[in-house]
Amino acid sequence: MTVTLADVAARAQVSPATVSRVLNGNYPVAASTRERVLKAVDELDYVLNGPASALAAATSDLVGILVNDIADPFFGIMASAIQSEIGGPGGRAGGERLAVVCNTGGSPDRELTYLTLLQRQRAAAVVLTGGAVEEAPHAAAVSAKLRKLADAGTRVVLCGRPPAPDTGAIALAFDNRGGARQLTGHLIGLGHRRLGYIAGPAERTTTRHRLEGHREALAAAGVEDDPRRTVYGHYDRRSGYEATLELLRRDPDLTAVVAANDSVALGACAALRESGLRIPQDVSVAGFDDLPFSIDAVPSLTTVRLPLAEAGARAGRIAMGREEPPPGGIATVRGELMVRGSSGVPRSS
Amino acid sequence: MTVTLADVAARAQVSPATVSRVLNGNYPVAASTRERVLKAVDELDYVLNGPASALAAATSDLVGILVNDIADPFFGIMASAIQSEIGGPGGRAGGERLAVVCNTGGSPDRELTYLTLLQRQRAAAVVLTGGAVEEAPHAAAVSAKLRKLADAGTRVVLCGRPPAPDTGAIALAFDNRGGARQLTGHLIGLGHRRLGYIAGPAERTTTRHRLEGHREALAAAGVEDDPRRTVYGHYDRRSGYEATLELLRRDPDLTAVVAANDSVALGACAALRESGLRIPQDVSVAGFDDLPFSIDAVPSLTTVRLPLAEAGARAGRIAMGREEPPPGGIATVRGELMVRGSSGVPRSS
DNA sequence: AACAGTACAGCAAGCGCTTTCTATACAGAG
DNA sequence: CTCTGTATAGAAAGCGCTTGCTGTACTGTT
Repeated sequence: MTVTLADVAARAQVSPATVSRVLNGNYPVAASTRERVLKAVDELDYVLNGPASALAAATSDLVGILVNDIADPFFGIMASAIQSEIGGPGGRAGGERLAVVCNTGGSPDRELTYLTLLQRQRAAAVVLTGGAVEEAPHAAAVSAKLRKLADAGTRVVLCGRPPAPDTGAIALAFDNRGGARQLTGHLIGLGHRRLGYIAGPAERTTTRHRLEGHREALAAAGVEDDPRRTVYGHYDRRSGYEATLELLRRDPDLTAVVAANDSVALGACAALRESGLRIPQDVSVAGFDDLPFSIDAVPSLTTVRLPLAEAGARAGRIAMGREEPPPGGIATVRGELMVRGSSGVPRSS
Repeated sequence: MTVTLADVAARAQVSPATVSRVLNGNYPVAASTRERVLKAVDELDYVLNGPASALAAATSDLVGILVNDIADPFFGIMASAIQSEIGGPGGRAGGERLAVVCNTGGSPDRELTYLTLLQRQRAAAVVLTGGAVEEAPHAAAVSAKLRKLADAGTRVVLCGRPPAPDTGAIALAFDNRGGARQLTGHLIGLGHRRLGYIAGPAERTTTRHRLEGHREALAAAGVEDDPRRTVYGHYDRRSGYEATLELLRRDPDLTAVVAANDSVALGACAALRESGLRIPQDVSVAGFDDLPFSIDAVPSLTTVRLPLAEAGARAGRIAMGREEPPPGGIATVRGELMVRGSSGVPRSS
């Protein structure tokens, strides 16, 4: 039924070993022989059996990419960039590798399960994107898993995620804290003193770092940090909408809303508009990430641009061993403050 | 170094066969034995070798998902929905399968290459999303590939893509033509007679169908279809921006711009605004797809909502054999016209 | 008490490929 | 003309798992 290496060998009048060598191109084969083999491959429409190769060679051409939510462009952009570098068809590399994108939904359990599945597939590399969950038992379990993967020869890269010490994983961390500091600093510089903050889920590193940066900026300017001005939610539009309503309820005189990310900021904008508040005349809004749609918001969103595609591409290259890992295995990727129409001076109070 | 089935067997004092059976749970094993095996597995931290299983059992737990661009939410949403149904961790199904997401970038060559790669991995199923390329040689090559995959037992599902006759592939096609007809019909009903159309790449089925629907609506209303009012581009914001400028150049009195999709529409909005035109007072704008950000545009976008998540989920279930394929292997998924703020009556001319 | 039936467990033969080691052939060196 | 070196091809031993078939020990029947 299915044609195997042996069939090709028979047709080309050579041994299976030779066919294998022609296909893998890592052993001298006479040009005439190679041609004969290739012809047979073509005629029989032969397709290598991946699992068999992987078993025999003890390697696989699968690369795992873990994301929280592939429907979110934040992850989509990184995944796309990683993919383009791991040398799938059209990629730079010779070897063609397949990207296994795993949607963890932010659940630590699923993250772990996917890691095991990838380990089972003997993945060549694994890239973890997005913030980590900061619950001790899970962090430890993930670290142990990463360590094991690394020991088994799988290259592990963290993209936009803080370093995991002693795991052998390379980390490309986003400077969330610094970005947030700049962003809130910008608002304070404009004159804002009553800023609401919409944070992400409490247990995420990303959430904590951005919030810390925000608070650092407040502290640096001597602005009181009323805990009632911070609301936790999720990284989605809906959260932004609801949290903004809540913030407004708590303090109707808010002059600015700083959101955990751009989607949240968009939700905030919607809530403000529906409350009859103008942006930025009545309330300024700021996001984070600078996703493509942020510039199309009206007014366009002041935010912190994270070089998602660049970081993803770099992570991909490192995962493929095509780029030197940063010294110490850790690099910080900075964001850039993008001042746009959604932030302005506060209304005179 | 790496622990194998045999190691586990030795430690549990059973044969490798028994360990395999415990792990696969498809053969009666005494409870006490099972427990002993599981304990050994745990103690040795054993992880099954995927390629070896796949080879021996001649099946794999990989599912391929082909998308044009995973960074685009249009595909991200479908991919996410498919994924959630193919029974990865947390999914409904027992077997845990990995989704291989392949970014074709819209290139037929890469599509073909990826299909071969998936065939090589003996993927359990393959879901192709997005419009197909309509170039005869490629369409034939893809069809042949799909046929071969299906013959080899891989379930093939087309999601948001027209049927591929005689390939054994199940198709869930979007009613792009009907949606476009409704959309343009809505604009005509509002009184528009000078509508610009920004199409996608000419060779895509999606592009053609949407354009045909648009023209059908024009014809039905007896509105002249000036070919100069159609500009081709890509499915991205930038294309929308440039095409709109071009349309305006060709006919400054345009009262409406119909875009190939929402991203294009956003670009169109930006171009109109920069040209000093108000939406919808001066020019109405319409998109397609109803991606999440469309509602946050100002004014929010009139568009055709495509049930991306639902279609993806269904495709996923069919791919897993968990849902009956539609009769004839073909189903049409309709869109829903969403009338929002970006469309209004034309300025009196 | 002998027999069929049932429930487990093990043996061993692959699954289709890679790769080490070995064999052969010929070219040039001495 | 023999000897060594180089280039290329083949033989065969696995890689780690699954599964059909073959036991073996019971349980329950008549």
